[in-house]
Parts: sequence; C-alpha cells; structure tokens
Amino acid sequence: MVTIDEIAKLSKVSISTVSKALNGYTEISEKTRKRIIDIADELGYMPNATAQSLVRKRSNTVGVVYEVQYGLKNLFFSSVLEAFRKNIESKGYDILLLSHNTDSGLDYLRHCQSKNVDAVLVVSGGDNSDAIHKLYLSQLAVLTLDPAEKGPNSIFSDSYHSIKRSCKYLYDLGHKRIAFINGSYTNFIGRERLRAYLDFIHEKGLEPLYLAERSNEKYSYEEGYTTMKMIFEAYGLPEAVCSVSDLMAIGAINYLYNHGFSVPGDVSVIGFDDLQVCEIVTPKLTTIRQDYEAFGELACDTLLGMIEGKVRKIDPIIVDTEIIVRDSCRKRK
Amino acid sequence: MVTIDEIAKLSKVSISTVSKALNGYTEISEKTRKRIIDIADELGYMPNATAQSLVRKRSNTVGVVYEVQYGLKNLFFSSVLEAFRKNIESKGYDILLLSHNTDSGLDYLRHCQSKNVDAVLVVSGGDNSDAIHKLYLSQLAVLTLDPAEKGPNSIFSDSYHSIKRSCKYLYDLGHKRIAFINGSYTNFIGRERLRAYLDFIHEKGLEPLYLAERSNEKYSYEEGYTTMKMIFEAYGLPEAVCSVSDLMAIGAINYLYNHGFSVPGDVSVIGFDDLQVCEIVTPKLTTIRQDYEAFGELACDTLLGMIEGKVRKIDPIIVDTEIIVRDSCRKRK
DNA sequence: TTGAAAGCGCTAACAG
DNA sequence: CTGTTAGCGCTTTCAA
Repeated sequence: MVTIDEIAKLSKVSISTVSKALNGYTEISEKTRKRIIDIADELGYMPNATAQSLVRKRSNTVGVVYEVQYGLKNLFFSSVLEAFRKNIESKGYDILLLSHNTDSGLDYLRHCQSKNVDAVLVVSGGDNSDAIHKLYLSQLAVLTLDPAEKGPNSIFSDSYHSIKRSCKYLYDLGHKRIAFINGSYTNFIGRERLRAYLDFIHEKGLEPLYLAERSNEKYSYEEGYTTMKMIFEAYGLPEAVCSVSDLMAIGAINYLYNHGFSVPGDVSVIGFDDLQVCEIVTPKLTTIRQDYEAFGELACDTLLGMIEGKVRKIDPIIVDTEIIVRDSCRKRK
Repeated sequence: MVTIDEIAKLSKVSISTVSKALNGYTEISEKTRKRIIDIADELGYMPNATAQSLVRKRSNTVGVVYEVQYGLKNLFFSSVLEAFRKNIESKGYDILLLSHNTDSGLDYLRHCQSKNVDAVLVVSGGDNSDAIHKLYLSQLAVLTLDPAEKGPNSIFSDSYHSIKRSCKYLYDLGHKRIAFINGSYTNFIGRERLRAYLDFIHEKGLEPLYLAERSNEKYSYEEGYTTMKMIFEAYGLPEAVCSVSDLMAIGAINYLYNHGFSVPGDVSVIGFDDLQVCEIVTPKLTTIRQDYEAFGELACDTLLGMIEGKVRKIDPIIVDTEIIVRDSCRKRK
C-alpha cells in the first residue's frame, strides 16, 4: 500500500503538507495541493484506516451487536439490518458484526472500545444481557432495536396501535370471536401487543381468546402452530385470529388447514411484520407491515447525529406501520 | 480505556515487559507476569485493537463483500453467512461488512487494505465486477461463494450431481415428462445445473422441457412463477418439475395451483436450497439441501488456514448436498 | 504556506 | 529476565 510519505517524497513536500492537502486544509496553496492530489491519485493512494483510526479516535465503522434467534436467518431482523446497511454504507461507514465471544472474557463494550467503533446498533430481539446493558452506561452512541424495556435510545414499531388496528380490521369484517397469538411476555413489544389486544377486546365487550400463561419467545412458525392448537382446544374455533408475527400466523393457518378448516373461508387470520413469505404462501397473508426502510434510515441518521452532536441520550423512536390487505381475511356472512 | 502504560506504572515495569507478559512471551518471570496480569485484569484492560492492528498488520477481522440480490434478505446467502459468522466468531474474528461505495472511488481491494482485514469472503451471487476481480489479483486471502466461473479459491455445492439426483428421484417416481426451471446462464452454478438436467434427459432419452433462451438471474419466486407459465404454455402440463431454487419451485407450485392443478397430485415438484420456507409452505417442499453448516465451517477453516499458511491459492471446495424428501413429489400411477 | 516534531497505543528487535 | 528504542501510518500543534 502506498503511504503518505511516498507521496511526500514524490511531490517534494513534507508528510504533514501531504496530510493537510489530502484532508482539505485551506492553508495549503492551490498548486501544491493539486500536485499532491494528482500524485496521490496516480499512485492509487488510500489512507490507512487503521492509522487514521488510531489518531483520530474514530473509525468510520459502526458496530452491530446481533444476537438474535436464528441469527441472520431471521428475516425480520435481517430485513432491518439490510435497510440499515444500505443507509450507513451510503454515508461511508462499514458495519462491524461484533462477535459475542464470551469465553475469552470479551464483552461488547470493551470489544467496541477496542475496535474503536463510532456507534453501535443493538439488535438483540429484546434480550437484555449484561453485556448489552453495559453499552448503555458507556460513552458510546448506542441505539437498540426492539428493546426489552421501553426506554431512551431505542427504536421500534408502534405495536400498540398496530395490533389495535389489526383487531379493528377483523372486527369491522364482522368477526367477534377474535383469538390472539401472543409473542414474548418478557419484552416490551410482546407486552404492548398483548395489551392492545386486551384493550380492544375489553372495549368491544368481546371474549378474550388467548393463552395468558404461554410466552412465545421466538415468534416462530412452530410456536404459532402450537398456540393455535392450544387455543382451538381451549376455546373451539375462533372466527378470526390476530397474530403477533407472520410466521406464527402461517403456523396457525397450517394448523387450521390440517384440521380441515379453510382460511379465510372459516377463519380469517392476520399477521405482523410483512416478511416476503407473506406473498408466496397460500392464502397470501394480510398483515401489518413494519417499515423496514424507515427503521434503517432512522437508525442510521440517529446514530450519525449522535456521533456528530456528541449526544448520548435520545427519546425512543417510534415507527409507524401500515396494514397490508391480502387474501387471508374475509368478511363474515 | 486503560492502556498498557498505566499497567506498566502500576506494576513498576516497562511497557514492553507488560506487552510481553500479556502476549505470553516465555521470557518473563512467572511472578512479574502474574503481577502484571492481575493488575491488567483488575483494571479491565483490553488491548486497543487499532493500535495492535497497525503494528501487527493483522486485525483479526475478515471482510465480507456482500453484493447480492435482496441483500441480507436473501435467505440463501444469509444462511451461509450466518454459518460462517458462527465459525469465524468462535475463532475470535469479527466480520466487517464492506460497503460498496463506488462513488467515493473506493474499491473493495483498497478498502480491504485500508481497513487491514486479514481475509475476505466474497458473496456476490456469481457477479464478477471489476472490484471483485481485483481482490483476486491481490495478496489477500480471498474465497468466493458460488463464483461466476469455476476456479480456484471458491466454494460451492455440487450442483451437477445434485440436479442429476433430483431428476433421477423424479424419474424413479415414474415421471417421464420432467420440466426444468433454470437459473442464471451467466454463472457457473446456473450452467452446471442446466448441464446436469440436459445430460439426464439425454441419457434417459426423454424430451427436454425447459426454456433455453430465458436466464433467471434472481432465483426468485416471481421468476419461478413466470417460467412455469411459459413452460406450460410451450409444452403443456409436465409430470414433474425440477427447479433450481426453492423460491422458484414455490412460484411454480403456485402457478400450477392457480391454474387448477394439484401438487403433488398432478405434478411433482422438487426444489433446491432447503430454505426454511420449505417447511411452512403447502405442500412441504421436497428439495436438495445445501449444507450451510459445511459452507460456514469450510469457508472459515480455509480462510484461516490461508492466513496462517500464507497460502493464496487453493483448489475449489465442493460441498455435498442431500435430498430432503417432503410432500411435493409423488409416485406416478 | 510549509515543515518539524510529538504522539495515538502497541510490538519487537536489541541491549543490558 | 527486563528495559530502551524505534517504529506502524497518520494527524496536529507549533514554529518557521
């Protein structure tokens, strides 16, 4: 790799002049700057990011703590990560996927400091390990997606109103026996969604059809299947089911299907997330769409803003959702 | 962050002694080493990776060039990336997702050099941009997943035998009119799969049912749907279809379904990849499973081996596949 | 407008 | 066995 002082030699100036020229200091005369830049280009010079990082105390990389069920195979989280990636890349940042690596005594905070990342995005599915907690206590710019608890420096969808809208949609279609496939009770969004369902049921004076004792941690197909089964066995056939994730909704549909019921013929079901599977499954799934692009853009801008402004604490960012009507819900006649 | 010379001060030795003690040099007496290590632990010392990187010319991070249709949302690529991640992390490496960032004049090679990555994994879906090509010409340890052309430093599934097995499976089930949903003709695996199909058809003296002029670049649901439609319109209903990806297989199934045919009742279809969707779709998809774990492990071990051994050129790594029988194929009666 | 020099935190000869 | 010293490639006072 070409270094700054090869350029210095060739352009017959000192390395500090080269550095300044390359970094756009105004105190360098136009002609020497031009000469230096030409030579640098010719040589294909590229600054050694490591060296810059060492002195500037900034690395132009943001760490991503990604500790999630199914890892990168989790389509929800990888969709927001993808959106985040596009945005942050366009600003010239790289993403460092931080290894967990507990056995070597590393924790995220020290890892981040060691690697000198400028900010960190926490994607942990609502888990709040000690290692993650420490990040918050540090001087780093950190933002958490779907945090375990509502709090500062977090970004998440408006779960409460989304679920209310789901329920209302189902209700307006004429359904009264609306079942609910819940998510995790140990994280914020899971509890919010349940609360919304319960509030809705209460407001309309309907019978709640859900499993109060069962927390579904993975938002997975299997959990949806099993939950549907348990609901069916406990309450009989609902008219509609509101699910907290698409995968769970599909699990529920398959349970229903395997037991001779038709969706949306016999029961309507609505999902949450709007993963790509919604389009390829039969029937196509009506769902609440989380705005992945908005997540990515807001997370990016917020983090960069925090870096620039040296801000370390911001209010929660709440992202709007949208209902996507497809084929899995139908009017009750 | 604690630095090496705070430790030096506290333990009343020089910084080089501290460095050596911490790095396991044997020339340090047991007692001073212990003292130093105790103090370091107490202070929660963690080496500044940037500084180490600068002098050691190694960063313990591997770059990932990830330039793929649908980005991280592409379940095939993100599945292998996930497997790779687990392996590489367990060896104490981080993954740097390299930004593309062409407009700022960056190219991957210089980017990698600048960030001082130890190796790079190229995941580009068979595209062979100039930027990627340059990586090969460099001194970096690089490995490409599913390269555009068969060549050194690459890793991919045994497409040829896999598709032959698919076809044979269908054939043994009694199907003679076997259609083929092809992938891209511009990359290696796409051509291999076609070649396998054609060879099989030829060997058995069957009629080829496929689209010679249509290259499907994305291996997507939509392409599968459309291709199935075109095949149907050109040749009528096949008895079975062999698809080059799961998503395309599902697209084909849905086309068939929408046109009143049953899978596997009227036609059997087999996919390729074994994505998680195979399990949640109706009927569950019979497919060829690519061994994601093997990809991850081999890619990791190979790259690290190349780093250690200063090897820069290795033979292609071919990964075995496995047929997963589910519900989308049936014996012809 | 330019250059000398110190230093970021660490490693690795080389001396002692 | 321990310490001195010279860097790694770059930025940034400060002086010229």
